[in-house]
Amino acid sequence: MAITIRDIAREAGVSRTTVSRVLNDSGYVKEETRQKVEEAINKLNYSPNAIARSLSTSKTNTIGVVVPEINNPFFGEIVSGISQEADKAGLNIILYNTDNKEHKELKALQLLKEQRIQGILITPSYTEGTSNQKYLKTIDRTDVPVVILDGFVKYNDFSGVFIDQVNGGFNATETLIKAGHRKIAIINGVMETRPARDRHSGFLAALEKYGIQHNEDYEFNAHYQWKESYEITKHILSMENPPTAVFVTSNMMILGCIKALNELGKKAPDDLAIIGFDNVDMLNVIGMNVSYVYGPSFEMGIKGMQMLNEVIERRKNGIYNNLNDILMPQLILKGSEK
Amino acid sequence: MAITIRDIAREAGVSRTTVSRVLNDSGYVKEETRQKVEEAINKLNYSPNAIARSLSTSKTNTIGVVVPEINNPFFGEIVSGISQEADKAGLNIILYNTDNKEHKELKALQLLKEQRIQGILITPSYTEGTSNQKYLKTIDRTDVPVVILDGFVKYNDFSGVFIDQVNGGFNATETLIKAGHRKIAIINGVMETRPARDRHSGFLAALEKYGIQHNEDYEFNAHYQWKESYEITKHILSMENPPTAVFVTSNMMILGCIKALNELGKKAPDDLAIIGFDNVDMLNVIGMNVSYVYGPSFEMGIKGMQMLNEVIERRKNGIYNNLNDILMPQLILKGSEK
DNA sequence: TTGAAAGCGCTAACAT
DNA sequence: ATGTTAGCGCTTTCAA
Repeated sequence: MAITIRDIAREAGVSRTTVSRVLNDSGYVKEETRQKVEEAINKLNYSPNAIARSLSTSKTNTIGVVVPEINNPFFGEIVSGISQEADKAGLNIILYNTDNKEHKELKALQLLKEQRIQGILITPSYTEGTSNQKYLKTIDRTDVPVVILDGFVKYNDFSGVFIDQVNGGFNATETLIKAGHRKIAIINGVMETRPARDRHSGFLAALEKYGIQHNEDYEFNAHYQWKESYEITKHILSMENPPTAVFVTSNMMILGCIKALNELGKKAPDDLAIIGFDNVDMLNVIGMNVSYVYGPSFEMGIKGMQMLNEVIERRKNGIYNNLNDILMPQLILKGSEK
Repeated sequence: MAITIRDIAREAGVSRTTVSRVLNDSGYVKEETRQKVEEAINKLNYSPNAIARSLSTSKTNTIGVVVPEINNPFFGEIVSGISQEADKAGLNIILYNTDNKEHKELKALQLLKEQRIQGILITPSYTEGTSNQKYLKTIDRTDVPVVILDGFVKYNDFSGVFIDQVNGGFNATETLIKAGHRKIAIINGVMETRPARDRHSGFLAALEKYGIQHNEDYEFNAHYQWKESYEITKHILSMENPPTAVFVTSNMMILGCIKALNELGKKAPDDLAIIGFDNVDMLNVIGMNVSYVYGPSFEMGIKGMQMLNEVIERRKNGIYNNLNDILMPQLILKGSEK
């Protein structure tokens, strides 16, 4: 690629300015001249240099996207949503996958800053410490706008799209209660993470609303691994005074729960009613009929990209307020909650 | 961001060249001067402009990645592998998600060309016509090297990493045969796609090797939907002379197959032995124990990125041969194939 | 309706 | 060991 606007100008017998004009549909240019230029462009198979254009205009038409695990469909959906909207807005995406590593996230932010992108959409890794968050805040203040997309931690003091985990926990639990259950267990993630705490709050709130005393023996925590909840479920089924229903707060843990039921020849909801969190649609396809609440990830990507555009627009007008959008998880009922 | 190399130069009392030198660790620079410059950089919180650098050096340190559906974990794994290697090589990724739309793919390629990226990694959409392929070839020849990562169609005349679908089909089938089956059905994708044909070839080759006559009644095709294979499986189970085993060539279709078995109160492998294609590990977690062969997508991403680097290197030396790597699918046996 | 010229921020000979 | 100068390819006043 050595062909530049100069070559086109020469070929068409006009100035570089004129070529630039037809390239960008800006300013006046005689139809005849335009034709000549376009011919030259086709003849020489010219494609404008976006880098040079960016340098000249100080606009990259590019945004940065940072996610912890692109191979996890949850984030895949998010990126898919972002991509769809970015397309419409004529924006390119520079993607960084951080593997949940804090140092990779930091590196990504630094590189993004150097690329002079127009904005950043980030789903912070749940392992992230406060230092990255501070750096992110600096970037947001002094360089480019940041929008948080957050399945995990709710960031204050940033623009962002979040999922109402409390609401999810509440609805899941209320569903079990309305189905007649009063002895309800929860298999939750580790309480160090915000969503685990939030879902737990929702769980408690539902119990309270219906005047149900929470039984501490019915409360379990695990690290989102199926094996843990597999053991927990086996334990539950062997309790003297077992719960009749359980709220399982992640897709992998639902699997372990079902494995345990299967192995013991038990069935949901008869032996134990179940409601999960996250998308476990695969199970429903094969007829397992597991109910769940899930956070709309694709929608989060879409909303996030739209929000970023809005933030960019507002800043042009000197408005620096943060925008926030909270999405409600959706309840998908298949029968296992009865 | 208005701070440039100029400001640093002024602040440190040196020339821009010197600043550039410390920035890039190139050329000689007295320790004392370096200190001064670095202080200025920190003081002014300067971050170099990658765009300007790219324009000056004609190197973007960026590659383009084009996939059909980033929300599908198969492609997520690929991108994850690419990302890991790109990181090591200090390359950024511009990502385009084409939604399996031909026009989006074309657009992506054009934009990528304008971005002056160093190379392209693409998993062509299976809906793609020949026109995009031609354009891709042009790009590969005249602009930037292209490496194909291919779950679907094998492109000739390009560098690429492919999965040996024939081998996958053969091994799956041979496994069933070795387990004692002679009446073997296949639920395959549509034969218009290359992988369906390839898997079919492997299937036939295995039958032939063991002297088994292929029964045309045992051959089925569908559009990779679970519902279709659900119906097909029900049909199979009601045949007068039913097969004792079935090779199901995609993850979604395996689900339909199992749903049918479940509903009819049948079990694999006793009522019907099964072997699948693609990763269906979720089923195994809940104790369904479904065997399958699958193409190593993460590895494909890694190998692809490495290959692209190699191609780039070779071209610098005027070598334009295509590189090829064919990955063998892996056999995961869980019991359903017996 | 068109062109000349300056400049975006950086790097890379070439001097010194 | 450091600085001067000339670009990289494009856009954008300003003039004509």
